[in-house]
Amino acid sequence: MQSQNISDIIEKYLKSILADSQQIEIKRSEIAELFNCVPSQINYVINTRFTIQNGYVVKSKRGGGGYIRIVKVNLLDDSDVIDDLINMVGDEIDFNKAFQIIQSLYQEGMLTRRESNLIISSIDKRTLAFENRQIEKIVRARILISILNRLRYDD
Amino acid sequence: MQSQNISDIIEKYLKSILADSQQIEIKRSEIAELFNCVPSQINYVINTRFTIQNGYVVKSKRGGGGYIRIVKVNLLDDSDVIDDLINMVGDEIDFNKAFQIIQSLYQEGMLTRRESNLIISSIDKRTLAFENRQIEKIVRARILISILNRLRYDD
DNA sequence: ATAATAAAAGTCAATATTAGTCAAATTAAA
DNA sequence: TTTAATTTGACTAATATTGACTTTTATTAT
Repeated sequence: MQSQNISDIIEKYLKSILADSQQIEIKRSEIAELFNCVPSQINYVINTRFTIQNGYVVKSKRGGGGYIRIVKVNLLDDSDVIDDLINMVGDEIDFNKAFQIIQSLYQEGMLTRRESNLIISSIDKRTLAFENRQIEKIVRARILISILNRLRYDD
Repeated sequence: MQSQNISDIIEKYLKSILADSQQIEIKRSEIAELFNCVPSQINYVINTRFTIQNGYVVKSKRGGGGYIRIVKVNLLDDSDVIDDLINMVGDEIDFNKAFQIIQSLYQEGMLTRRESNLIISSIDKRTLAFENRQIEKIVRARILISILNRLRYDD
């Protein structure tokens, strides 16, 4: 039914392992072989699904005995998370990245599920679809930053 | 013996599946082929018959393994109140009016204080300050409507 | 030690695979 | 007859897949 594509399947596989352990270390070629795809597909999966916005840090090494290590990080370990998140947002941001940030805030318990959903609909592509494509991203960034700043106060 | 047109037939087909399950995930091209119509007809059916007012939320993804997912949601009792509020908002709205709407939602118990504050900061004048004063109001209206629509259902 | 070779992972652009938009043409309803 | 709804298809956008080429690191040979 869902996740027909290999990228989603690989993502799930990696995340299922990360559900148990804090980090995972893979050999790119082995995973590629396991899922019968080209090695660079693993990079694609990592670049689109294991970003820092999503709460993952990736480190790798080439050459003999090379590896890719994916580490789950806790954004709240840092005292000034909000500053970091605001920097991540920058002047403009696409929906996927923004979504990941909200998701992370939810997972960290800084937003309720309902709050997250409301925010997501306010920055949704359909909500912010304008003639000018760039305005969409700029507005989204503004909204997100404004909400992040709001989270500094009451709680 | 009504529902002669394809759109109605496709609508019925999808809804018959949704009678059993809470959601359905389709491949646009497959359904189009099944009913011998162009793919964009599926969009037409969805846009005219699977709206949030009717209790459906639609999510889709393009690219390999793409899909269209239609989810049946439980409309809350306040759903028709929301219709009125959306009409009030219209195509554009200034901050004061928007504020009043949020305030009344809070007073009605449809928003928590924190949710209200988050929404207010996202539609604040400073957040939406653009060169063009009218754009500000248009964007605010879009955000507000999107949030109102989200309030139609839970979870 | 140094150079050559092997063994990884990274990059990037071309291509493939979906779905979305929009407006013109057609058909049905009022 | 006017208006609204539907049908159609050309064009656009998003996402995924693939592979040739590059870079980094380790190992082996000289």
